[in-house]
Amino acid sequence: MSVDEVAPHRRGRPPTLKDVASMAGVSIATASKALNNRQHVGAATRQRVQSAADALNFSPNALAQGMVAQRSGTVGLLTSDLVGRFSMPVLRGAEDAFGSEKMSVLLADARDDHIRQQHHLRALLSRRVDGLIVVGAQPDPRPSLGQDLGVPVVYAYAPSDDPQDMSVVADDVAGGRLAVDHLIRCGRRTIAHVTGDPTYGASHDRARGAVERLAEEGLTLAGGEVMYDSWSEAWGRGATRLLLDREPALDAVFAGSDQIARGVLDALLEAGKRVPEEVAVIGFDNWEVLATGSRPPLTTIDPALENLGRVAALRLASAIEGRAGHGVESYPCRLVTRSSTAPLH
Amino acid sequence: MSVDEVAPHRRGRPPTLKDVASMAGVSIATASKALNNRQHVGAATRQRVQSAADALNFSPNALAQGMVAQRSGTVGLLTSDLVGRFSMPVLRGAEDAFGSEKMSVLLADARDDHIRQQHHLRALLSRRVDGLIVVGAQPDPRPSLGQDLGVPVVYAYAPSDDPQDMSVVADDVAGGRLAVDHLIRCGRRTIAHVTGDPTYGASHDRARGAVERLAEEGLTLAGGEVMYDSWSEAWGRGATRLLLDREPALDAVFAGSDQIARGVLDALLEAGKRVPEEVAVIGFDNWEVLATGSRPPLTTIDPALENLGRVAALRLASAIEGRAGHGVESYPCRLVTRSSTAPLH
DNA sequence: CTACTTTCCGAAAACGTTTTAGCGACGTGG
DNA sequence: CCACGTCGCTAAAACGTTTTCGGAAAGTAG
Repeated sequence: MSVDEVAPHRRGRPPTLKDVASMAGVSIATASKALNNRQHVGAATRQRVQSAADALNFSPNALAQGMVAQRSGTVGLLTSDLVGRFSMPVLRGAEDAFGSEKMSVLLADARDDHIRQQHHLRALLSRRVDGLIVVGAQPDPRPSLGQDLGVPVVYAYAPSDDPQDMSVVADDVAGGRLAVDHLIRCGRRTIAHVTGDPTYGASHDRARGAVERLAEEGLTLAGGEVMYDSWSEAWGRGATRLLLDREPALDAVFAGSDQIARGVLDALLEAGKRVPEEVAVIGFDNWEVLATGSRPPLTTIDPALENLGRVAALRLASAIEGRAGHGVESYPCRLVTRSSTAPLH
Repeated sequence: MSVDEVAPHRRGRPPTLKDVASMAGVSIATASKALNNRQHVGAATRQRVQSAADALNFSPNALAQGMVAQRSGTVGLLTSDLVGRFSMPVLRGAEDAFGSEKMSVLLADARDDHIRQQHHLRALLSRRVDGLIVVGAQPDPRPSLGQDLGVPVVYAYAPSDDPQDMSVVADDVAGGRLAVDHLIRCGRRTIAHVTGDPTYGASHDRARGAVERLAEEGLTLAGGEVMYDSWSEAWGRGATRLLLDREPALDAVFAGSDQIARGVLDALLEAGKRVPEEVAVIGFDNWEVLATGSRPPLTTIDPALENLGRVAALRLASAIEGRAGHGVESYPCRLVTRSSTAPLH
């Protein structure tokens, strides 16, 4: 095994293709072809290059590859709330749809601050991301970033207000319908809906789905109307007390969020109602820490955010390949059954 | 205003320095110096280049800059749980300590899967990150990534098991001490500690801090011992029922997490105890959705994770500049006072 | 022996930037 | 008029890849 002992490589820096090539006694071009399984390389040579690369623990410089390929193998993830419950699952779904091998995720948290967003946007574009996923903190439409960014953009969870853009969101109407459908299947007939901030479009969508499904049974909302206020446990408690006054026959509550549902449960228990025997409760979001810790554990609607992230990544990948889409795509929610609902004896 | 109308630039691609230069009628080198505020450029020329760059909306290709500077301006964030409550604040703190202008964050979620971690590690190194922040899902020590990665590494929240590495963590002992100190200042003397999984080092650290502070007052734990089990609301409820049997005089509970604290509150209320008048409750984590929604809102110990992220970023920046550190640095927790504790009338 | 493939390999250009070295022009002091 | 700086600018190298093109060597057919 005679080796020429060419200068191994500069101290402190990772080995380059040149190092591999000279160790294997071939040109850089040949080394490149060998490692990328291109043809026009002899089997023996290929093997020698491989060994050299392994010995040096060579890993190609993605920046250099990006230069010549004119794509960085990177997507930007622009989010409005990093601590929020909603961006994380999306992010996670996106991250593994891309498979980590070909694509990495560059994260930027804009915190709902417009100028910070512009800042981050410039930084991401400067890094020549191949595409952008924008995930909002609220399910409501948000201003478009515009079409002239030079890279494709997909909006997740919060759609863009420009129909020209591509957005993927959870189907809130179907989610509301699904919740009430489940309660009806449990034999409930006196169903109230306690939900959050009336300025959220999602509140109304969920309520609409709920009311539609009720109507199909010839029913209307217990309490007479949707109870809007805020996304808090406190409101869940307060609304429930009101309801118990107005509707002594109440046998189910659809809560617009798991937080509200927790409040509803609390107030029901306090009033001596048994859940789910007397009153069934269903939440929305499937926020694990809330839904599994409650007494009893909470049946809830899961907006399948991770799936949303996956789809967003897929759509973005397509757009990067040139097959751009547009419009808002809605994806179904999923019923997660725990113990706060059950058939009426 | 005579312009030469040189070929504007290749369609579809972002403008390059060459485009700016030819628009301003200077060489690439001059354009570079002008935009980077280097000397050896005339004032008028500099102005012309600036205008051209603005007109073209030029932003320098960070990949190319990275090639020549031998640093990518990117750090890798390797986390074990992306949905988890703990990595997010750290991430956020890190993200803004870096100022987004000079440094971007490349995200990788390993999900506690060793081979996935190796995968992501290779991807990050291939992208030539300038450094790595590793944030764990649990506060306990984790295996070191090793010293020979070629880039500096800082471990946050979960320290490395190799003292040669640099780790920044929350001071759990001081946190436990702080919790009990607050209860004592509220005049409580019969204080129990309900906490989670006994296999977590953090459980024991918090308990140790608590017991130490009690000892300074000549007190011991109500119930006789630390009550370990799991990080769940259900355990909080169960433990509280046990406690009320054993210690009718109980006037305070230090819960090892906010989830447990929620369970404690529930059980106390159910037993007819008034909080905080009869029994004070303090949690740990300051997990907003749990702590603010409870009845009453929960006083708790905030491990200041965002600060941890900031410090981690700072330490990493130092290490990148060549001033590497090592060892485990602990940072204090913060008391967040809400309504579940109050002075004994 | 010539002409022609086929097979394997290397030289060189290209990607977009920063930096080094050098080159004219111009002014200044002798 | 000459030596010498200084100033403003440009040419070219370098960073680490991939790819194109051409060339050498060897084999095959005439």
